[in-house]
Amino acid sequence: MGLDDRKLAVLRAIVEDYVATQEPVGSKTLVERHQLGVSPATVRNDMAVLEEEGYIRQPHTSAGRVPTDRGYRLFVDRLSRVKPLSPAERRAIERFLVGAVDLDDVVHRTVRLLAQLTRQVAVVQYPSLARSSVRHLELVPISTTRLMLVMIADTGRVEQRLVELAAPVPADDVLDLRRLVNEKLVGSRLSDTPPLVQALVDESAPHLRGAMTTLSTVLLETLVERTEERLALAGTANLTRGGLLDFQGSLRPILEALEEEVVLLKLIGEAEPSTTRVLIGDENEVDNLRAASVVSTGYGPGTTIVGGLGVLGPTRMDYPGTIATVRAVARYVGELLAQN
Amino acid sequence: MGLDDRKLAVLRAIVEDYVATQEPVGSKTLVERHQLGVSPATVRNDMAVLEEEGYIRQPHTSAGRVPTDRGYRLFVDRLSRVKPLSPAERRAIERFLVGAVDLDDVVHRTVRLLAQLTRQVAVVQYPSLARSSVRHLELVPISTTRLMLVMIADTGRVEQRLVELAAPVPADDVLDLRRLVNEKLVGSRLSDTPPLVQALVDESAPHLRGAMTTLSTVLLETLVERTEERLALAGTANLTRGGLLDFQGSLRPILEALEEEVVLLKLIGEAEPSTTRVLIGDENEVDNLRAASVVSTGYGPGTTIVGGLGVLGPTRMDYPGTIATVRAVARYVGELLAQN
DNA sequence: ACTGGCACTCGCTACAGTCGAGTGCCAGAG
DNA sequence: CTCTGGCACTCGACTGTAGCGAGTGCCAGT
Repeated sequence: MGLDDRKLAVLRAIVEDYVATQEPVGSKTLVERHQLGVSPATVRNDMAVLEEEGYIRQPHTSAGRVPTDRGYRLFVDRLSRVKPLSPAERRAIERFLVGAVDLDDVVHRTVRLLAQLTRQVAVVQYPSLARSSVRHLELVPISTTRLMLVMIADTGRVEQRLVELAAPVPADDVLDLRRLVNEKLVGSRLSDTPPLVQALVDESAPHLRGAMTTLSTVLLETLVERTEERLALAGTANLTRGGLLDFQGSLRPILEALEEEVVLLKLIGEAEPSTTRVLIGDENEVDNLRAASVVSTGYGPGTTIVGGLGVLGPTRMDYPGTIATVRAVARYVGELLAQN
Repeated sequence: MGLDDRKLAVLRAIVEDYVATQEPVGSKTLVERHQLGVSPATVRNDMAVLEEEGYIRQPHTSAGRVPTDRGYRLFVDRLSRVKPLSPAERRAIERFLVGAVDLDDVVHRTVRLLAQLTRQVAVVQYPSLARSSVRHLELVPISTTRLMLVMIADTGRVEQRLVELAAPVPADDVLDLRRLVNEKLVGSRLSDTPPLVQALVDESAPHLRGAMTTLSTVLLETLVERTEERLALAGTANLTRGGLLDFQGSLRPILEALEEEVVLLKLIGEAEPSTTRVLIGDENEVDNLRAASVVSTGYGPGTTIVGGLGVLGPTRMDYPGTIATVRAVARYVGELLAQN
């Protein structure tokens, strides 16, 4: 029941043709377009086997074949050749990313770039707080009982949070608090901070104890528990590409899923180092995205991963090209971050 | 050629019916559903006049009537009665907005709330920098030649920017710089800062002059020129409501327009105090949004306006309800901001 | 000024017929 | 055993026709 080389070649041809033309592909057109060296009838037999094995299917009895999710999977795993980026794309990437002034700027440029290059919906996760470490903490007095806590992470992310104090705290004490939290926390990974924060409270002088306790609560909430991961999105208009044929006619579920940040983070954020993950149709746990595929990877300075990025499109997508682009963009962004 | 009361009543009935049913409305159904006190034939005559005047039109010869943009305009201006919010809506608003912890949080909650209540696409502009004043400026040394400039505005917005110095600056000097910019700039409107920033450079001690010059450039860029207005978006999935009938079958242009922040800011951000602006279809200058309507208003603590918010939907929308909701949400957000 | 009546328009649906791409199968050749 | 050419068959897409019905415009009458 194994698939010989020719059957695999047929599957590859079907996937490539279908992705290109968006139409079910028949045996005759297939032999015309690719040099398979055999007759349509032979191809038909191969197709029958491929269909039996669940790699392709017929939309209707008298129509051509269309790859199934399983077919795409096989294609991605074993049949697709890596498509090198065109020089034009390389140039586009570089041009797009130089001149970024700011982490926000980097993320926005990246997501737009990805959307533009892949002509799909792009998602970029901001560098994860959990994977960052503290570069600096700042306490800015807003009023006598209010402080603005600003945290700057080594990834360039800046988070702020209002701290509502129970009692007024004199300016000098604020300076002390500031010095203390910085001494203790700077340089440590955010995920490692909870014990440190606790120690801070325990060790602080009595007159600071109250303020420090409130502060520590906010610190823990902001930096650890509600470690709110942010992300940027672009290219939703690309969903309408290919008419309404993709996504079985309704963008509804897709758009809904795209608004659920949690869902997206799950898709994009679970990246393993240097792996590109491809989720095809059904493999996706999210019901709303059963008709979509996601190509994602991690990025970060050097070999560490601080966040994920990727694209989402119809299962009928150009996997080799998309994978290449996603990887390339992730690499460039990593380099950019490393420069900071 | 004036429209007497009955003709206006007919127009109102047409708009209300069409908005509710989404189908062209004919003379017979109209008299059945509304108590107009006249026969269908009479209504037909009135309709003919309304059509001649451009308030309604027939999709095809033998179909019912549909309001034109002009018809909606008249309806909004003169015919619609303000629809009071339901208690449920009131409660939803309050429940949604309490517990916001952060400006980001407020904006996100607001935009989701608006999308949910109006069942349309919601847009909320972050408090405009140009309309804010400086509450505090912070300089955080990142390396010997790099500073992170953090600005906190009175609206709660926090902006940061990397400052790349030409030469290393000792820690003491950073403190001096920090003190100087705060003394000079805190409390002033961002739009008024340019001369102040210039003065800062002129007045600074020689050994600070170089650093201050670079700093001032970044300040001007960040706070004035590239006064990057941000916004939040939600409810794009609502565009698919009403099948593909709205927006003449293609979401493409709408989605494209929604990705152009500049475009949205133009729509939402030009709010006059306490006015609710309604742009219907063609009245919109953006080509991509010719099939859409926008209801927007300004918000801010007290009577000042610091930003805009609104919703975007098909021209066939429930204007009275939408207007009421948009207004109510804006008012609540204003109150929330005033508490800070 | 309003109404009832009437002829007319035209989109929608259903139905029948044709076309053609594509299939499965089979017998024969290599 | 594998491949090929041939052939009958299927079935969706498209076309044309016909009937239906909602809705209109107009006109004559009250």
